Amino acid sequence: MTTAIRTGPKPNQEQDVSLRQLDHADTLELPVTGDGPFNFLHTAWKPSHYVTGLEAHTASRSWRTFRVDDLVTGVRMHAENRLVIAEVYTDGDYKPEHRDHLARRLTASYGLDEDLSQFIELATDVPTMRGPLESLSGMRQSCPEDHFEIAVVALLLQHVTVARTTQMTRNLLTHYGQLVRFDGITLRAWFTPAEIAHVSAEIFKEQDRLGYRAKTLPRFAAFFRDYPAEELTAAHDLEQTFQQIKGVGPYTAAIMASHASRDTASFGLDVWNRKILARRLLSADDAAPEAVNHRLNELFPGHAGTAGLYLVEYEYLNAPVAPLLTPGGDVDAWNEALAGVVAEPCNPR
DNA sequence: CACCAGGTCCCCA
DNA sequence: TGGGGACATGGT
Repeated sequence: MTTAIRTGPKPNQEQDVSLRQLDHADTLELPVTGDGPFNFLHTAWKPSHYVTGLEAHTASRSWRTFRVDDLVTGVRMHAENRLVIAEVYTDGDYKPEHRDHLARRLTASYGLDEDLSQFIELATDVPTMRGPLESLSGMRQSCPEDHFEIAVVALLLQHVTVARTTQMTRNLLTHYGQLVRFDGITLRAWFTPAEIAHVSAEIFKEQDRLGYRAKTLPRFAAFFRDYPAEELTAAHDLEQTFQQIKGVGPYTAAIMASHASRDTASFGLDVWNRKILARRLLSADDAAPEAVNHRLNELFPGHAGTAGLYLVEYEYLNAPVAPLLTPGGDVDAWNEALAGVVAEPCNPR
């Protein structure tokens, strides 16, 4: 690995909605060590994912922010065959421990060390997987979010249109997150559980328009503030563990397990992907969740989550929720759209 | 102005 | 254990 660790303290930035400029601090070279094919584009960019402002993608590059403890980092990634090269940017005090943390986080978030060959073997024998395999082979589960962050995303997806999910996400990230600029791109960054610990359910409801889920967010913050991620990965029955949090049901728990804990056997069924899978697996317009899950596990024992991922992303491939950016004008327009956030009033009704 | 949205909780047979 | 309504908000 090449190293260019920038050390030296930086003054603490005050928490406001101003744009933080991040400087280049490191280059990480992350090998894909897991068996099976690797497809960088479809690993980094998922056509079914809604716009958060936390990441941006062109056909060959991905930008994404990560919170590494209190540090705010921006990462620009591309791949050379089975090597992912990540340029790291930050305005904080970047230490060697941050480098290790980030290398592990990126490797895990994009499944670089995960074995895809078993799933490919199973899928090759299933006719309905033919299209997905041809278009997406080498795609791995991606989850740049940690457990807290992905729980918030899943919470905001519950029982609302994606338009409103996007609105609530924008409110939260504008009010409690960060806006950063690095490598020519402007992105939002997450808030940590500690950073919203002082915010009441009332504020989440009134100011951030979260509706009845406003009560759940403080519970998430409290739960994850003192729950180490390692224990969440090692839990015996992940989905049952997560459902102990009020506001987390089968869907949200499965998202957390399949994404943040990377359990390839879990798959979060919502009404949309339930219909997609019913059509693909049961030749029906819709089906009971139990029937869909049963068939998925029957065909892909141990890899139901991966199979669901391939089928759902394939469905969205020709009409992505958030299309790829083209390097020129799209990126400029993207930056302008996010830069406008700074000037906007905090609480548009 | 009803109705409903990429769930979850709670209550009641 | 399982069905059915309520829940906040904003868009048709």
